Amino acid sequence: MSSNNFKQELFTQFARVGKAMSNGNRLELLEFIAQGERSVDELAKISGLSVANTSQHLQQLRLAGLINCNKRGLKVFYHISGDDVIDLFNSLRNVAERHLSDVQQLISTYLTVKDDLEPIPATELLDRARDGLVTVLDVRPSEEYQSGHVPGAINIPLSQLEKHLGSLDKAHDIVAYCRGPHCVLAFDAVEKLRDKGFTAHRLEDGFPEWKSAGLPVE
Amino acid sequence: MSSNNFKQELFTQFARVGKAMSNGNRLELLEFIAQGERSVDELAKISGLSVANTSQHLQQLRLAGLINCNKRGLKVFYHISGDDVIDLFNSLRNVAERHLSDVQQLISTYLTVKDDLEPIPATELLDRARDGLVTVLDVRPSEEYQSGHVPGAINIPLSQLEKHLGSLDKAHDIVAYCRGPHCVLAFDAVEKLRDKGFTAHRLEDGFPEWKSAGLPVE
DNA sequence: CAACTATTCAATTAATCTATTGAATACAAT
DNA sequence: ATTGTATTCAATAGATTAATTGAATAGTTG
Repeated sequence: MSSNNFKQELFTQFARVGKAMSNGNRLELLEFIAQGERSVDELAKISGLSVANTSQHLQQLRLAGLINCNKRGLKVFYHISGDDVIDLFNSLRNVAERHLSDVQQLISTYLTVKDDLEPIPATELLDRARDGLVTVLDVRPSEEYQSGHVPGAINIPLSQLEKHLGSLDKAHDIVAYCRGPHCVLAFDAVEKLRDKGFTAHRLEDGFPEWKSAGLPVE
Repeated sequence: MSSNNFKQELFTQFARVGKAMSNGNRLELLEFIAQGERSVDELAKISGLSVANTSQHLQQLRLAGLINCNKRGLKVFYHISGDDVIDLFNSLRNVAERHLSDVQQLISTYLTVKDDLEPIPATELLDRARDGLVTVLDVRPSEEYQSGHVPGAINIPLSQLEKHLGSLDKAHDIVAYCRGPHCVLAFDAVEKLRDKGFTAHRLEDGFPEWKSAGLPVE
């Protein structure tokens, strides 16, 4: 029966996408790329893989339709091939968090210590920001900030937070955000700010989620 | 830096889910299970795999948190471990359909040939059914029919269609539906019915779409 | 208790995947 | 044209995966 054949072919194709997401390094690369366009050497540096190895993983992601590239000057830049890929990634993470006990354990041992740092939802943030009550703080590296950020947010990468503490107003609440729910940058920032006497909160989710929720972007 | 370690650990765990979905047979099994609880031998039969092989694939899906099982009597029944898994599956299919040219080609070559079997939209069907002009035919297996179907539809699984041809009225148009846009059951049914001289159409989309569109269900 | 059934486990082989290495390409800068 | 840089390609070895086979297990039935 040829329809059976068709169905199997189809599933085999779907499996290509699964296979692309079956390796931790590739998922990490994908997450970096989801934050904005990245060149191969950047990705190699961030992920700690060799350039050749990074390149190969990128090919696989590309052949599975998850990312695309374009060359500008000497460098090849990779970007996510669509918002549906971000949805897929989030679904995957969601399933892993809910159903894999190892993940639950990992998160609870690493993050609960820090998670008294109550997050605040995005809608509330917009209200408070409009009223001039909060300082929105983007703690990601400045390249990421430049390729898109929450409106009105100021950028102080975590590594430079200490230096710039003076430029922050203690009268305002501070809301810090970074790359996503498991990015520890914002956790660390809020911890440090509170140590110094600021009123600081962590934004629930990070910039990719903000963007894909259709919220305004600068 | 230990947070890097944590992140890598986390991605490695996420990759387990991807790995579970990196094989066509497993995806097929997952889809069958998503339609309702299934025993191992049922799944082996439908998928055409050996029982031992099926069992092993099921273990992998289970260890990735996608399915769960419970034993009743002699048999072990597997079921989807949550709606989030269905979301994940749909995201995966969605990405594959949009970004893999092989999938687009497969769908267009296999389905367009048959797609002269013009589909009819749901709203029109309801009108025609109310006027008693059409026979609505559910060609899914009877368990699926029993757990919910289009109002007034009669159930003849595709495998038994030949036998029950006599019970169908040639004076009425027949509209067949199954599980969804890529389910070939309805295609095959319409093809067979037309061969036998019936006026048959395919319902655009399947029962899951019908239900989630908020249309009435019996 | 013995025979049977449905499922899982264990061992094997062939195929595939990952990371590493070093060379090849493509292009920009000089 | 030559040099230098960013990326990709190709070949390799070790690890992992899929399917097959046959045996083991758990539980039901007679």
